[in-house]
Amino acid sequence: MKLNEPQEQAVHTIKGRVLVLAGAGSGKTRVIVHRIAHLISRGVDPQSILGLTFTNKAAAEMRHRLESLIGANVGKQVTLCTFHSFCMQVLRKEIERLGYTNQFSLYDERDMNRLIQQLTREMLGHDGELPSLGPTKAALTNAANRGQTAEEGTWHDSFSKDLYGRLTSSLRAYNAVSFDSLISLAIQLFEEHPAVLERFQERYQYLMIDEYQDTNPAQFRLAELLSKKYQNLCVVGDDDQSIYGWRGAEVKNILNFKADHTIKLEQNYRSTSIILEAANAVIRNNQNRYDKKLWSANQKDEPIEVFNAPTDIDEANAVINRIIRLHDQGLKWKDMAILYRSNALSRQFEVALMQASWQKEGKWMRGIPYEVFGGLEFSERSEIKDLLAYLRAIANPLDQEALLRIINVPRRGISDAYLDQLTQANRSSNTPLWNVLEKAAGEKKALSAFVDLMKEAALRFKTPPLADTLTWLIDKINYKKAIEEEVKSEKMRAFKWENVQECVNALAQEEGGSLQDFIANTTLNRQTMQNKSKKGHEDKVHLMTFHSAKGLEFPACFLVGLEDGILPHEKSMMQTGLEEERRLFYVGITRAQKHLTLSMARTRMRMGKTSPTNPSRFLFEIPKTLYKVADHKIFA
DNA sequence: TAAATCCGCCTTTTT
DNA sequence: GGCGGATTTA
Repeated sequence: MKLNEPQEQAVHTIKGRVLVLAGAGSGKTRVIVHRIAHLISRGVDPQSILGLTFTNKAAAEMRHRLESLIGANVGKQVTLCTFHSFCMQVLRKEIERLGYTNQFSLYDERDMNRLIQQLTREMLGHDGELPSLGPTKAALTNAANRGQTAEEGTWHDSFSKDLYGRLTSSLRAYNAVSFDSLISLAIQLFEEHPAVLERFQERYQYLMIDEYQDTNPAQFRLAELLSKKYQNLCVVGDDDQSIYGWRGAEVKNILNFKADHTIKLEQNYRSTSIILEAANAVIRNNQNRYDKKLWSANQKDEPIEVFNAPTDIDEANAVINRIIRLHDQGLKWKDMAILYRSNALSRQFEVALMQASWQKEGKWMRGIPYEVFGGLEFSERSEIKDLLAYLRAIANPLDQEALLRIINVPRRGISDAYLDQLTQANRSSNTPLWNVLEKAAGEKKALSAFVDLMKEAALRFKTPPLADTLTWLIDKINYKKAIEEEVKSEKMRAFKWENVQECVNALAQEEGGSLQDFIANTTLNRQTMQNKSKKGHEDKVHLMTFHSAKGLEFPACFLVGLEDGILPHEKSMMQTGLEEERRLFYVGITRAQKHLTLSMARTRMRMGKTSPTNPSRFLFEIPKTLYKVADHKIFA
């Protein structure tokens, strides 16, 4: 299909600061991909193009589309990644200038929470009641997102300020970096070392940013720094799809963008006009937005289907029945997606998908292939966390969080009391825990064995293949036996051991990469571990949150759990407010190309209890002429 | 020292 | 209804 006029313009405007206001389904990704291809065709070195996205999924999708347009060989040379993984790459090479070693660890939210808790306890004394850390954590993230020091930040209480200071210095002591500081450290690096910045400016002369409405102050600054020399910065976004306010995103970044060229993409190619009308009707209720006229030349086609099932289980079954029917009608599994507000909602649908029976060429089949995106599952499993903690502690002995996790796992007779003694020593003398351990190794056999083990492992991991060394390590620590002793049920044991094997496999896939790369990648991208052993675009039903669905499209979408309290989420009201929740619904609706089904349940299990629900208030914003209310059991 | 039990918090969304 | 952490019990 030919590009339309404004799309063409966006593709061909390759110099200067370009703002592309791209409504949902207006071919934004297509424009970006074609623009990259065009740059290359005009003689730009593919290696000097940098495309930044927010989610791994969006980056992968863009890469996929780019490579099918211009071929994998050239496509691979373009840097397409998330802000975080870009900063990771930068810091991996240059962080020594900031006083870290390039073996630094990346702390995920869990690590940070534990660290925050530990520091809080230290500050308040052991007997003190822990305060609610919610608002404090928000303030910490906020400061980190602005790249502020404890002094620069704006704090509501001295506790937060003090904690922030301690947190920063602990991270430094542990040679660790948080997700937030990944970006602010890159900025710090560039600001303090102009020569380094210039190298990157020379390397990446053409910068493109997807979903620009979701940039936070740090990401904004990073983009400005990188593009400062050549001023080739193309940002693409849509204020109606700003859904990361809770992470510090500021829509004003896109609204106030100083552009040499502004291009508006307002023709929607994705959805039927019914779906688009519904989306427009919903988003019109937001006050804070630029009014725009998103239109479609597509035909009306079928109305939106809405149903309200008695229970959440009925809802799931009803959705799966419709999925089977669409499959019978010729849709592929991968053409269909189930979208929800929060990850916890995926459960029922997974169960229903696994239990579903359907016919393939007259034969009965059980279970529909599906893939859940996001969610914590795999990397949150204790056995995976253990192994990763080993790898982290081996790669970076200063990583105290990791060290503490595994020092007595599997049990090797290093008691909590003894450990407490050691950490006291490490705090009072300001020596890294690892050094304290080394010094104390003589006192206790178990400890010296552990120290020796870690040293030997560090040595062995210096030479590939890494997976073999991991196998050695697992054997050496008797992890299999530990699982057998620890876990009661046979099934669970097998499952855990399988996960361990999968971890080894994932490491084996990391050919050529270092141990650090592997650890960083698994932390940066929750999916890698599971995905690498599987293939990318398989024929599977997609399950994901509204947030991860952004930037994607499916012929058939099922928006589920549309109940007040879930969407809008009850906890959103205080923070980001109703409008962001509405935008989230808007994003969900506009993912659908042809079939859109909205569903809810009259009662839902919530934390073990069944309680009644009300339909989402947003549903009433859709004109009645656009949808049909169906019985959950009866097909329309 | 380790197993057993209890308690509280949790579930918003992503990197 | 599950998990991590703390407290109690063997």
